[in-house]
Amino acid sequence: MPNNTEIAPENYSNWFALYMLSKCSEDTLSLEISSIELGKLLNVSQQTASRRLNDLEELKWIKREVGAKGQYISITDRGINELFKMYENLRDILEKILIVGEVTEGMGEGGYYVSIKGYYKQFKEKLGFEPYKGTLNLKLNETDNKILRELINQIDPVVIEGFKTMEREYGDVHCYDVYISPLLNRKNKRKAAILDIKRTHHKENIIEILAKPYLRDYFNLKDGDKMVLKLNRINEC
Amino acid sequence: MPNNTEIAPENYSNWFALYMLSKCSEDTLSLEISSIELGKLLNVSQQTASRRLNDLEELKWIKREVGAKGQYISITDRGINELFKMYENLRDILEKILIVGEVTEGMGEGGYYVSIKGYYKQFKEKLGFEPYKGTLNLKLNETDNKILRELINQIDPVVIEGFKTMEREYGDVHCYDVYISPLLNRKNKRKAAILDIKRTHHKENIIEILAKPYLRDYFNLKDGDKMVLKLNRINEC
DNA sequence: ATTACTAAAACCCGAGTAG
DNA sequence: TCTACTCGGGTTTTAGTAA
Repeated sequence: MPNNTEIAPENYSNWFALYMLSKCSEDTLSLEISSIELGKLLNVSQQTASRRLNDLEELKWIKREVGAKGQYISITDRGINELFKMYENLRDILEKILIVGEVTEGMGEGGYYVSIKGYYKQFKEKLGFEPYKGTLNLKLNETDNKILRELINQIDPVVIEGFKTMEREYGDVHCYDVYISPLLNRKNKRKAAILDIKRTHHKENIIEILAKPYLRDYFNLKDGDKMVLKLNRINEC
Repeated sequence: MPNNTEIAPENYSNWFALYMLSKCSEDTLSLEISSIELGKLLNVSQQTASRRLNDLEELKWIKREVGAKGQYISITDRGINELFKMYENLRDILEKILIVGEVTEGMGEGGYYVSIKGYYKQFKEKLGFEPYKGTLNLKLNETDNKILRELINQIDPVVIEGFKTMEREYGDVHCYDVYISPLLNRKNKRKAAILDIKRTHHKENIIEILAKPYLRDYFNLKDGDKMVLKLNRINEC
């Protein structure tokens, strides 16, 4: 790991100052700001803000031209790098998090999709298993839901292609490979998939899971049981 | 912006402690750690580490069970949220950064691709312009290159589909919509595209740009001139 | 207006140590 | 062993103020 040079305690406040400056800066990563203004942003005095800018300059995280009425600041590559390192580390942390959901009633809209012939064959081929013709609904809390949506945005979906029949048109359906297991028995896991139905009527924080067996029987589940999902990043290219 | 509750100065060190804990934690965001161990990780004393854990508990960023030989810590939703907020803010910062590249010699491998008939029609259709049959090469510095690769990973490429002829097979080519302009004359911008050739022989930090006009003439460029790229997130769905 | 110095106040850290 | 308290010392902050 090349990214393991963590910020030293004496630079915590400098790091946050750098962060605030980049947050307020233009797309060129430069800005004009007075020490009073920065002080307000950071909730510290003008004097402290001034010292922060001095420190940042010494760390070579910023460059500056101090003028009579403020200073022109631009963040250096080194500075950007500090932010980028943190970004990558946070991403790694969020990526490793397991998503926990609670088994909830209803077989869901998703079951309907699975049983449509035009889709079914593709599910079989592209997911690598013959899905049970119904889905398990999991209710996520707000945090897990946000993280799941974030993760989903970052990985390539398994695309089940839409098609037309005489009667109607069926759109693409996106799936995400996961492993599912009971929170209290994590060893017992099963390949499955999240069925991403584009904002249908049920609430955003309920997701539907496809798997080969009928999961309620397979894991002996009842409503309220907690299940754990682990997203699979590695889809075939 | 709902995310504007920034960390207060008195919590900087607590935030970093939370960050370190999540970095070291399992996928369940829990871990067993003694205050001495945490102290070593954070470069502070056992006493300070202990105080940090107390603070984190009071902030409700962690839950803990203190035992005789260490403590079992798990990060709460609230804690994860703190990390997630920072992650999102850093992502926004990195996303807004302009990529700066230096005009460099050579028309590049990419020009060859453009002129292939099977591709050309698609370039025309999918990029919205008839590309000049050659590319402008830009050399990126390490930081800009890292950020560009990161951004590229997050957005959907414009896919120019591969095809077969009698003689050989041509693979998919990925492009990314950008606006390009001279660093010193940012107003003068032009729709263009990054041609993402899968790791061909030229160095990773040189990218090739497609545009309708011959950019060297259009902008009156010479080698070493700095150009600015702004990635377009909004691809058609 | 600014930035940034000095000095006093406030805060934080870690040694010693109890439980 | 652990955690976590007290307290002295050191660091950081801010107020006052100069440039």
